[in-house]
Formats: sequence, structure tokens, C-alpha cells
Amino acid sequence: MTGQVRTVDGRVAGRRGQATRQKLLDCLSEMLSSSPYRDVKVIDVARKAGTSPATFYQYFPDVEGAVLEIAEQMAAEGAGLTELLEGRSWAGKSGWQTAQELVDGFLEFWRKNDAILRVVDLGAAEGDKRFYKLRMKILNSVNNSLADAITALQDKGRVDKDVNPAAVAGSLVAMLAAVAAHQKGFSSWGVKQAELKPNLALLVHLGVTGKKPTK
Amino acid sequence: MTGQVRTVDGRVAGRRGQATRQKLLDCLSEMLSSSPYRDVKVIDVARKAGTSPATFYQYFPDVEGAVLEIAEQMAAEGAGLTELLEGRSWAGKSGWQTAQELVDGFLEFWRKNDAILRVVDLGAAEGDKRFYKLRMKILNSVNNSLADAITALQDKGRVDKDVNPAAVAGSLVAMLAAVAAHQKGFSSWGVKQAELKPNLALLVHLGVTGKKPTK
DNA sequence: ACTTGTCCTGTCATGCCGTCAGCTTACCGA
DNA sequence: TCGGTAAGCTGACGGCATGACAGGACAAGT
Repeated sequence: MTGQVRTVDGRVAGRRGQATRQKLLDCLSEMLSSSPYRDVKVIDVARKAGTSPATFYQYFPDVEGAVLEIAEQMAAEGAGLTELLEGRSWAGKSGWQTAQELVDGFLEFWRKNDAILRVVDLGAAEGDKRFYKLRMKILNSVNNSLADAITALQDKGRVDKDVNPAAVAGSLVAMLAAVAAHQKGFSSWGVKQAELKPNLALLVHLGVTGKKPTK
Repeated sequence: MTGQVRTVDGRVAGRRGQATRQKLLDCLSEMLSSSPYRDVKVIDVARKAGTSPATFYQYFPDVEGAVLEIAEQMAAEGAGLTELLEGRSWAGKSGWQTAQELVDGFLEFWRKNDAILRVVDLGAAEGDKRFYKLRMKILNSVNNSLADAITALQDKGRVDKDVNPAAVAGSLVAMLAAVAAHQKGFSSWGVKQAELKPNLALLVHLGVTGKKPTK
């Protein structure tokens, strides 16, 4: 399905080419972590990778294109977030645990990929469909699972009928993503990591079940 | 308090100068709405304002500096968000109304200033203290009011002692900001504006009081 | 009209962008 | 072993954005 990796001008990339390509991606990724997105220049990435700007343009149309590539790789990993919710129960003590583990996994994933996720977020907010789709891909797994859980509880009569599962799930996921993106911010707000997590889990649990968790 | 408006090289700006300066800010603001942040160039802003790049650099050190200026103006308006919470009650039906009005006001403010807020968000996430402070300034009013409300309920014994008001308030505000930033996204997720608002209000109410609202 | 200080722009050096022709390297079949 | 072919890389170039400066235009007061 993936087809071959190709250069901009249509040649197929061999072993060496793919290595160079990957090195450029790695260096770009590193640069994104260390300097503002607006200031990341092709020439710097190329220098860091020990090659020339022209080489960069052989493999990517522009910086944005390369960023999309990195994000794509990350999104594949991100699909693993589904596991945080698959087959979990939202009832009683296990419900509390489900919420906690979701928060934990989510924050961890975000911290690991914060630089690239910032850019994806920006692209999506600016209305770029490619970034928007990518953001969906990452969040959708969690979002759908949450929405399903709410719908299930609704069918059992444990959650009000006038709750819109998709809206609530989407809002909760957006909250998780936003808090994760500004994790450092919270600490200077006087809120420590360790305190943040249970409170987030509480909000998630409240949102899904409408009730306080039993701990 | 504001002192005089000054050019980069230290001169005080007169009437005409301030007008030009403001025009540049307006044009920059417009450009931010219509093209990606990364692609906004000084020369385009200057052209749009009917002047030259050199003039731009008389008033601002760079694009980022001008963005900070715009954001500062907006932050002043943003302080008005406090009114959404001042003296409001979180009990019974009025509690539900408080939540609704907060959500309404917040989304409205965000939609009106979405372009500049995106950039502020990015800057803050990238760790730039100037943007971070600005973001705080905007969100703090709402955040503090929410935290105070939770603390008050806690003192009355209506909210569990192990809830951290600052963490919950911060998370709720982050949720509002994130949902506001991706409002368009939700609609293509199959969630309409009108449906989104009450569900957001529900989450806010749940977070603050720990209970479902009485409508 | 002259002076003074503000305001704007022409111009220039510098540096990055994005492209191309052309050189080098690796692979493969004869 | 030896071309032949395609992959891989780079120097170089026109073009544009940046940022600095000096000098001209303009408004206001004398």
C-alpha cells in the first residue's frame, strides 16, 4: 500500500537516499524542538544533517511538507492511544482507573511529541486540511472510544438523553490536548504535574459518566 | 502609565507616525487571518499598508514584535471576560446560566480574535515568556474567578477536599480555549455550534460544582 | 522664508529560498 | 571487467526578504 518512497522529481529512493531523507527528518524534528517554528530554515536543517539545501528540496517540497511527513509517522504511533480505552469499564473503581490511565497515557504521548504536535495544532487551527486530518487521525481513536462509552451509558439510562456524546467527547479530548500542550505553563501557575493528573482524570470521569468517581 | 509610543531608534512618534504604526498593525492583523503565520512577510504587510518595509522596521523590531503589540491590545479587551463570572452564583438554575454565559462569552471572544490568539498560543507553547505572560493575562481573570468559585464551594463542604481548585479551573479554561480554537473542526466532526455550547456548559458546571446542573 | 524635529523611502549589503545543470557514486547485466 | 544507467549530491544563480542608513519630504512654530 505504501508504494515506494519517491523524490520530488519522481525518482525512486534507494537505501542511501532513504537514509539521507530520514536524517533530514530527524534533524528537522530536533530543530523544531529547539527553535520557534517560524525561524526554522531549510539551510539550518541541511547543515545540521551534513548536507546541502538542494538535497532537502530533492525529498520535500518545502518545510511544511517535511513536517507533514514527521507528523504522519507520529500519527501512526498515536493510533496506539486507542489501547488506553479499548475494553475498559467506566463503572465503579475501574472507571476511575480508566480515567487515570487515559490521562496518563495522553500526557505522556503529548510530552514526547510536543514540538511536532504544536505545529500540527497550528496548522489545523489555521484551517489547513492536511494538518486538520492528521490531528483528527490522532485524536479520533480516543474521541470515538469516549463517544462510544458515553453512548453506551446513555442507552443504559445512566447518562441524560440530552447529552451529545460526540460533543462531550470532543471537548474532553480537546481539553486533554490543550492541557498537555501547556503542561509547563501549569507548573508556573502553581499547579504541579502530580496534582494536575488526578484533577484531569476527575474531569474526564465526570464528563463521561456524569458522576464523581468512587476511588 | 503607557508612556509615549516610540520608534525603534528611540524617537517619540507624533500623530502621523502613530497613525502609520496603527495602520501597519491593522494590516498585519488582517494578514494573519488570511495566511499562515509562517508565511506572513514584512514586505506584504508594508505593501498592504501602502508604505515600505523600512517604515515597518522603524516601529517594530520584527514581525513577532508587532504581533506582541496586537496581542497586548487584545489582552486589554480580554480582561473584560471577568465580567462573565463576577458576582455570579453557581447554585441551582442560576448556576446553569452562569455556565452557559461563560461558554458563550468565551467562544465569542475567541472567534473574534482567533488569528492572533493562534499565534499567542503557539508562542506560549514554544516557551516564549512574553507570549506566555500574555496568555496568562487573558486567561487569568477567568481562571482565578473559577478557582475562587470552586474554593468557596469547597469551604461550604459542597465539593470534595481533594479537588485542587487551580488545577480544575486551569483545565476547564484550557478546554474552553482549545474548543474555541478548533470551533470549525467540530462542525466537520459532525457537531454543530448550537449543540456544542450546552455540552460545554455542562462540562464546566460539572467541573466546578461536581454536580449536574438543574435546568 | 527659515529652522527644527518628525516621518518616510531609496538604496544597499547580507542571507535565505528554490531550481537547475552537471558531477559523482552505486548497481547491474553482458 | 567493463560500460551503461539511474540514484544521489552539490555549486551556483536569480530572486526576494531582511534590516540598516542617510537623506529628502513634510508639518509646525518663529
